[in-house]
Amino acid sequence: MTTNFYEQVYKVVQRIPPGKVTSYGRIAKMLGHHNAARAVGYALSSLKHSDSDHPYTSATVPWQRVVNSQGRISIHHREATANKQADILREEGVEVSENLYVNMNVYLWEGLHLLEIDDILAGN
DNA sequence: ATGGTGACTCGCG
DNA sequence: GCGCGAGCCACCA
Repeated sequence: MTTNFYEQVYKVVQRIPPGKVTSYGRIAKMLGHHNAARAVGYALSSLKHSDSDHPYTSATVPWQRVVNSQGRISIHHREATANKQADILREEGVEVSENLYVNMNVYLWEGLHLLEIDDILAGN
């Protein structure tokens, strides 16, 4: 792959429509890295609030639409960030329970197929 | 080059 | 359903 993994993750996340969510593991699989879920999470955690030299920031990448495979918001060390994620999702119409769970049977974004992924990574 | 670090997952008790 | 342990991965120092 020519583009770096993080960039690929960001591009896929940007395809998640408002009101839907997906998991770290699913994104990894979409990119052909079936076991790179941790790396996906790491990619999102490294997003900056703003970065003049980088097109991908927490403002341009809907990071809040990614939860763990159980449908639960997966930020344990930063409670403030976790709650913010829940708030943003609710604004988008996604129901988030008090214990930070999202019903994946209702809000799961099925994602893309490898063919579409190639298209996106190639340009748009 | 090597080892540490997670916003992960799965499987087992 | 919950906690734990063990894989697994891209990054970075």
